[in-house]
Amino acid sequence: MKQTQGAASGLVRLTFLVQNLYAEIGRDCDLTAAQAQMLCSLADRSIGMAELSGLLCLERSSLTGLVDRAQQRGLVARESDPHDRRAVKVTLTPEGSKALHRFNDELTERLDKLLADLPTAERDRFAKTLNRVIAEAPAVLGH
Amino acid sequence: MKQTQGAASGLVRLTFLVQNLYAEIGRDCDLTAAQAQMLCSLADRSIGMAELSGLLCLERSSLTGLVDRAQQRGLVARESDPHDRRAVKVTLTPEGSKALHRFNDELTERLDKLLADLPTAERDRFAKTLNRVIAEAPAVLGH
DNA sequence: CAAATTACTTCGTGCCACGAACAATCACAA
DNA sequence: TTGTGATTGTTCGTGGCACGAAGTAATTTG
Repeated sequence: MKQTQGAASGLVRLTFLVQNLYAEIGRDCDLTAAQAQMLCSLADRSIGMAELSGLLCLERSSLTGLVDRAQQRGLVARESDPHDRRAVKVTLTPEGSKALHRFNDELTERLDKLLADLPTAERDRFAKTLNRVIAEAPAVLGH
Repeated sequence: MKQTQGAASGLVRLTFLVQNLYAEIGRDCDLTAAQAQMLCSLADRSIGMAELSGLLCLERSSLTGLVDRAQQRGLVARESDPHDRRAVKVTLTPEGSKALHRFNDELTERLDKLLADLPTAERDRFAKTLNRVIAEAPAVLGH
């Protein structure tokens, strides 16, 4: 019986856990996982639909609906781009920004709690490896 | 500009990446992410609906539909429990087992590739920390 | 045996994601 | 300037996912 699972298997399980955490916190904030994901991308700037769909790895047609629903809830607004009449820029409303912060605070609090028992050195090493893996991801996972 | 994100933020981003990988591989194998998740739980044994919904963190009503669709695709079968005529046991069909292995092989191959550039020692430490975090998760993340 | 519990299903609702087809606009070249 | 082709975003139809409330059948409990 294997005591310690390999890194790949661990990644999958942890992914599952974080996903559920996402959904759970989302429920508290009245945000779906997809909405939360989108709000994160909009945290610091307005983004056009095309670029946003790239960031979120979504088809543009999927994004239209996502933005529609978020807009109806007042989380987000569509602004027209003066330089390109085709383009639309998606922006956080104040309410959306508030929801994002609530979500983010809760998420990082829960995750920090999850990591709190790790010795500092181990946590730092862990973070470093995570970042290294993330940096390599685009090359390996395509997209 | 922060060079190194904290562990929590890294976890979120990596989760996002693995999720997308899941979806992408699923497309190749004609499996949805939810189906793949379910097949994994059934890899080595039959499971009743109640237990399975617990494993997958799903409401029972959600699971009914998931099993329905998987059954229609021939991935899974419902067996009746001789000891309890209410109960249903979900089992992999040979075809479901084949799909699961295709999916799993591809997933671990891709993930191993993602981790391949890590020095062995770092990868081992990483796996160890992952397992430690996963072990603590139930206490911290509730459920 | 009656009541409470358990296992699972059905139904209605809403969200999410995709691809094909479409309209408007832009960029560029002849 | 006028095509021509690319880009931006939307609509529409389809299918899957997840929830909660309500219902049915079988089992357990008092």
